[in-house]
Amino acid sequence: MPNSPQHLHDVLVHLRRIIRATDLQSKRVVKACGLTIPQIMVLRSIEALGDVTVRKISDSVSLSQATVTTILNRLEDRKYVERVRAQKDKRIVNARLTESGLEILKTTPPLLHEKFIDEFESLEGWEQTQVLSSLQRIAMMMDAENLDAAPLLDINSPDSLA
Amino acid sequence: MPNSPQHLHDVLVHLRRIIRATDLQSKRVVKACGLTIPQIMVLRSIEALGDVTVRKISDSVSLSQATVTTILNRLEDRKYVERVRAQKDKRIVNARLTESGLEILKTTPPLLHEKFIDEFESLEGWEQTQVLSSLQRIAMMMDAENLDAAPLLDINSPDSLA
DNA sequence: TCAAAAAAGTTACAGCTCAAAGTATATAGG
DNA sequence: CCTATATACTTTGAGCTGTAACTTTTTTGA
Repeated sequence: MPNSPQHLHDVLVHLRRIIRATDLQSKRVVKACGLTIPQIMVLRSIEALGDVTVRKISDSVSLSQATVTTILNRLEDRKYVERVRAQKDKRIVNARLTESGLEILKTTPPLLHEKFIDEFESLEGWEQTQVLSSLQRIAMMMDAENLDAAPLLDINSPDSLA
Repeated sequence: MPNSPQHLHDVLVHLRRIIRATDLQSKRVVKACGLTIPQIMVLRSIEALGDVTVRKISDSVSLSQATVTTILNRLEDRKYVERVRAQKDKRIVNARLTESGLEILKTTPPLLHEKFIDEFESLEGWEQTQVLSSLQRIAMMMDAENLDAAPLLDINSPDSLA
């Protein structure tokens, strides 16, 4: 007999801790290289996908279009990114890395901290797999509500951010 | 041979999705009852702990003291919470639920959406346990960096939020 | 052809989040 | 007693985040 209410409560508690830890890691990364994790993810996404629309970045990093716009604003202010309007369809804006953008990207540390990486790598293969699949399961269950509204995402879209 | 780099990347991707889903759920909850998830967590924490200091709330909900202060500001503006300065030690501020605070708390929906709850409860007991322990593992590994700096937290502090 | 609908982005707004600096109070050591 | 340190909290400043409303451009259908 699973004690679901208690387990659900615990799920929430752990999720909150994870979210907080992610945030703290982002502050640490800022100190190291001057960029936040979301900024780095956007830059990497542009690097991986080449000249790319805001929509595609937004899908690839799992952030709303509006959020990506504000992140791009900051990156453009700092000259790490250029926006180029497409000739063909003038609604479309393509983001492109500048030289400095490419440079700064080389200085960025791993997005998960060293201790995490060490610990994770010290796990047995099957343990890594188990942790990963649990995480995936949670992610899918949490996304359920949203996927309904927007059913058919492009499953083949490249996912090569972090 | 575990493929750690790939696994690490996947961990990050899933974490981002989870964080986003949490955010979206918070917006959904706002529409339902006018309070965000962090606000509800703070209210519940006060309900559970009685008159309670900002520091204790902050520990119990895994948010910084500064964040709790801003959340309390909003809750106080809306008369859900009162701040009472301690007689003995005037540095200390105790938060207390008002009548309306207690009322509104009764109207708050579950903090994880229905589909999540259904799906989670439909898992076998051992699966729930596995998911939970993976989550706990991730949370602990991600926290490692922070626990170092502030080693001795009060392990016995009540955890009865969400 | 041309108005209506759709699509891509941006803006406005409100809340969350933290570190660091600031304020007020309490405690400890000389 | 009185200064130095520590504690409890608040303020400040900056970035992240999403929804809803908006602009511009394209597509669709009568």
